[in-house]
Formats: sequence, structure tokens, C-alpha cells
Amino acid sequence: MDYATLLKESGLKATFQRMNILDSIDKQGHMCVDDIYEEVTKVHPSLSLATIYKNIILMQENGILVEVPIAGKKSKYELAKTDHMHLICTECGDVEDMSCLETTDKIFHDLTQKEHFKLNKRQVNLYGVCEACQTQAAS
Amino acid sequence: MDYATLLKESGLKATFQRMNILDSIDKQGHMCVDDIYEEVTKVHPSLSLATIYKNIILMQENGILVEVPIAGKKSKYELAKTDHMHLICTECGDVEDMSCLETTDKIFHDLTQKEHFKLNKRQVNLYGVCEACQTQAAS
DNA sequence: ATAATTGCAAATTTTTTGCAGGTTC
DNA sequence: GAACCTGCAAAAAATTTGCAATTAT
Repeated sequence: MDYATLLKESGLKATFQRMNILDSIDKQGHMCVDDIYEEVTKVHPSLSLATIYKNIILMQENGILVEVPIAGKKSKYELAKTDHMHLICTECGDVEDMSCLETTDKIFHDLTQKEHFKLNKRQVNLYGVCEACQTQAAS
Repeated sequence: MDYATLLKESGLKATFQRMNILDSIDKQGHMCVDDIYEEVTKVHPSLSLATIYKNIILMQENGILVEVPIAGKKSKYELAKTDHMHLICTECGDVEDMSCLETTDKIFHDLTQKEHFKLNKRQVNLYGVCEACQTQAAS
């Protein structure tokens, strides 16, 4: 589905700014506010940080964006998608998605149910060093 | 081990402020900067926020404290302990620890190894509604 | 035409920094 | 006594807000 439709379905207007924010996040995968600002101002120099902040909040409320909080860094944002885990490289900051297994999903579900906890959202962040950074360090 | 020893082993002086910060976090489990400030100033009114910020950074560097980043909220901090997951109640903000299973640990290890990712730290946050808040909502 | 949205500037909140005085070892 | 720490105040960084002008529908 294109961004315009995605926005309109939530009752949000399909502005140039919003389309470009979504487009950037989609291409890069995971971006913090400053990443978005830097990227989108390339094609739309008048974009203000205030607009990014306002839209990130709005789009989260409408289930279009999801926050990915990261230890020691500013949160990144990604397009809402099916459940997955994050491989976060502590060297270069890159975030990669990795699909969840039914096994772990079931385990989380069962464990929380035993505690009478109503589970709504899972967030699995695995911190380490990505292949590229390992290779680089070895040279 | 007592806090004084814990600090000294890292080459940090066992000040009244640090002991109280650690004591509060230990008792409450998970606290953000403001929680700590509010709690510790009860027994030590002159404590400054700057001191809390400085010490949180220092104690993280020395492996005494660990950051728990939480979507939509300020990060909380906990004492470093064996690996575990977090049940985060989105109603009351409470965070409960739940021990990890070897099963999931192994799964994460295997999955990341297949990607040639050097896994250092796992962070599992499960968001939902705790039993207490469910009960309250029902009444 | 209308209501929503933008971008600016200002306000607020959060975090960091420098340094003089005080504390721990 | 020396090095380290604290607390203050000021600075810097991050985020939010109000509002007039603009834009999408």
C-alpha cells in the first residue's frame, strides 16, 4: 500500500512532509529524529524538526510508526510491521530486523499467562557486533 | 555483597549519595532519574539531579547499573543481575522481572550465530497490563 | 470552504558541564 | 594529603507549544 492511502486510512492528510518521512524510514529501516531530519531536508529543505516531532507522535498514535527504544541512544522509529526482533550493532548503530519464531512467541505467551499478565506487545533487542563491524575490526 | 564493597571494587568511592541511589534502586527494582531523585531526597534532601546523572553514567560504565529503555517513557535503571526479561505494565508503569528460559537463550544464540552476529546482550521487554491493573479496570 | 498542517520562534524539559568547596580513603 | 565527589549555576541539547500562513481535501 502506498503512503498516501496509509495516511488517509488513519484520517491524516497526505502531505509532502509525511510522505517523505515515511519513505525515508521505509528505505533505511530504522531512524531517529535527527536521521529523519537530515535525510528528508535533502529533498525538502524547509522541513522543521517540530513537524517531525509532531508527526512521529501522530503516526505512532495511529499505528503507522513504532518506537524502538535503544539502550544508550535516542529511540529509532520503524514502520509498523509483523512482529520481529532487532539485532542492534553497538559499533555502527545499525539495526537489522529478524523474524520471530513461533517457539519464542509461544513461550512468552505461556509465561506471561501464568503470571496473569495481559501481553500486548513484545520487544526483543539483541545487542552485539554485526558481521561488517567484526570484519573491519579484524583488519 | 554490600554497596560499599560493590563500589570500591570498581574504584568508586562509597559516598552517601551513591549508597542511597543503589539502595533505592535495589528496593524498588526499576527507577528512572526522577524516581531516584524523589526517593533519595527524602533521606538526603541536598542531593542534586546532576549528581544522579553523573553517577548513573559512571555506574553503568562500571557494570553496576543497567539501563532499561522503555517505549514512550524515560529509561529506567536496575542493578546488574543475571539475565532476565521485563514485564512492563503500560497502565501503571510497573516493571517486573521474570527469569529467562534456557530455551529462549539458546534460540537467540543460534539465530544470531547463523547471521554471524556477535551477541553480547539480550533485552526482552513484554508490554501489557499487570494483574493488579486488570482487576482494577474490571471494578 | 474548511479543517488540518506546516514552520517559525519561544517556552519547556532534559541532560551535561565547569568549578569551588567538601568528603573519602 | 591527594584524588575524587558533590552541588550549584549556567550551558547545551531535546522536545513541546502557540500561532499565523499555507495546504489538502
